[in-house]
Amino acid sequence: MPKISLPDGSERQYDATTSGANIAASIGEGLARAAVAIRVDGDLWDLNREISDDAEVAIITRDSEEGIELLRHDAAHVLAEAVKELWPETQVTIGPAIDNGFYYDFARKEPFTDADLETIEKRMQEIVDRDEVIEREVWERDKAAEFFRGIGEEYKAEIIESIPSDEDLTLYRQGEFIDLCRGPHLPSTGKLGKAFKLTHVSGAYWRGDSNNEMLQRIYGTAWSNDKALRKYLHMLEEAEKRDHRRLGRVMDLFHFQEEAPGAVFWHPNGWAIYQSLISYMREKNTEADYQEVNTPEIMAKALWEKSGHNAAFGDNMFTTETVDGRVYAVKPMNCPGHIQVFNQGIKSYRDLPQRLGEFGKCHRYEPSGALHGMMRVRAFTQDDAHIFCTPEQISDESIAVCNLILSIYKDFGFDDVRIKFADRPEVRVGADEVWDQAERALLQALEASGFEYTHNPGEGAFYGPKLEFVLRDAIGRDWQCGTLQVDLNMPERLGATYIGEDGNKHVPVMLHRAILGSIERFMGILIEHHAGKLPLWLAPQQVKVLTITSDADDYANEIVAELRAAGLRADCDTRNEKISYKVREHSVAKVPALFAVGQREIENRTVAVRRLGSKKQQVMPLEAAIEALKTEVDSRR
RNA sequence: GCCCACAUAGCUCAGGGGUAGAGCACUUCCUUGGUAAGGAAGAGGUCCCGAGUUCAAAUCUCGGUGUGGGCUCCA
Repeated sequence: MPKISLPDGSERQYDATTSGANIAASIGEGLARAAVAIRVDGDLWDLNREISDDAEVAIITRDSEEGIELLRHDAAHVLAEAVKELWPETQVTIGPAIDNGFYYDFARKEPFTDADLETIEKRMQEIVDRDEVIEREVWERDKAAEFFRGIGEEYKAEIIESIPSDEDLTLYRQGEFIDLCRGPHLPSTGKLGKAFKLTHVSGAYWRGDSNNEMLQRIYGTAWSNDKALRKYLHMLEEAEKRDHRRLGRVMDLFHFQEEAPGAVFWHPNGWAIYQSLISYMREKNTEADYQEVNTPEIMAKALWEKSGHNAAFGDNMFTTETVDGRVYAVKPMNCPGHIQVFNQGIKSYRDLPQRLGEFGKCHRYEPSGALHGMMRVRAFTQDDAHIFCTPEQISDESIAVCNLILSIYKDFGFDDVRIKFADRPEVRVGADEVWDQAERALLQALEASGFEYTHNPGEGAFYGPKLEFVLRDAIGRDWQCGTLQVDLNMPERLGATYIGEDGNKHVPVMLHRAILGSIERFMGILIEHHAGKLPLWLAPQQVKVLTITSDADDYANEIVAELRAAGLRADCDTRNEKISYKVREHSVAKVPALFAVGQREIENRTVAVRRLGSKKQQVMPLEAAIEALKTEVDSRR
């Protein structure tokens, strides 16, 4: 005779054992329809699982976050059932719900084709129409393992055998298909509905290990209703439109070509943005008391052996051998170079902290499959800096770096920034005591700063723990850009010392920091964040002066000269084309400000200003229009 | 690096064992037009590279390179 307490505080008494389905039905028909599972004393249960004791119960509906996750998980099972029906020799492995959808990994010799995806999707819909009952069964581990091995499901058997032998486990059966699963699941396949779509196939390593065999992963998206599905598909289309690789072409910013995979060919427009970013960062660095240096891109390999880079990731370094047999490496980082600068002359504790910054071009031989437009390249520019300081200065310097990073992100329109603390990785240099010390120092600084953070275990740099600054863009994607690392290893390896107050030599602490990370990547993020509509101060072409008739050519040239004198990047378009044609063309190219000039503007010495994204224009006196733009650029809005 | 797919005009793409196609862009001409595509004509290609099969390969096969979607990686 269970007494059921509901989230609204009400209680219901049931005569015999009951179930989530009963409870939902007793509350209302609509709820019964929308219910997909229940939460019983904190655990998720199937709707039809018997409740025999008093419990706190909450109904999970298909529109709730947990409900949708459940639908996605069920979609994965229906996908596996469909594949097994179509190609029984295929082995199933795992299939979880993920953001926006689900996937399932299969082991099968023949690759799945796009046509197969359509066939599978149709079969999935049939399975939904069949409305098969989904039943939960409790099995002993060994029996379950034996069962799956018996039906040729080696991968399933392997997963089950990795579960402790004294633990019972649950299997879920729907139609002819049975799968290992913790659950919960829908009561029947019909409840899934048809707001799902298979999207693509890809490879994935068994158990995520690149030493293992490659499985075939089928991805899909699933939602609680058709409207949500359509909305998501539309969002994907929109995201594609803001792809920096497409916009890079439309805006004529850069290109890549086969001869230089992962290296950018900058066009004048793209280089203008690059230069704007550099000069902005230069200004910020100067304000924060950094000094700019520049160090060689190619240095003897021996130096990289000494620094530990060669051992830790020599595979990712470009090397070169000269005719006289000397081996050099192209720098993958700037730190060893900065230590060489620090090492010149004798440093006193009075010289610390010394903050050396460099816009250093680094090369890393990234795996070919990792390259992705400007987001992941082999040749990139870091806005790098190294702070040489005493142990006592770590905290203040770290806090200053955090504040600097956050203020800069704000200037670029990124307000949603997360900080992660990443500690020692498996492959590393230096003694554990040194790591203890470095991790403690960084964590203390982080605590002192008062910023919220999360822990990212084992993700530190090979020479020290780090803070990762992750920003969220306009369409909700996260990008790790900035980093702050405490390094108690490399200065010693490369012989950096200073004379302390006690007259003895000491090894300085080195803080590594980058704010934008890589200029290339940051620009890619900016382009996608703004969908190409960069703020005026970053736009490569800030103003286009468009003539309406050729009578206005002289006036247009005069305006361009004045705009340029005011420090704005401006050009004119005096082509023999209609004004609407010119407006369209420059709007497509994302020029933020268009000045149209014709007879009326000549007579009144005005311009008709049209801003990107607006359909209206405003006629203004020329000088006022220039002044307004100048103010906007200066304020970096 | 691994799995799958793709590579044809500047761009987006269609086609396909036997003279290479469209739209946009480009050039020239007409048009001087008031805010997202005015009209006409023209030019433009080693169909990614290499080998093989074939009387004949852009097309089929194999190898390579690059790109895309993922996986692994991202110090």
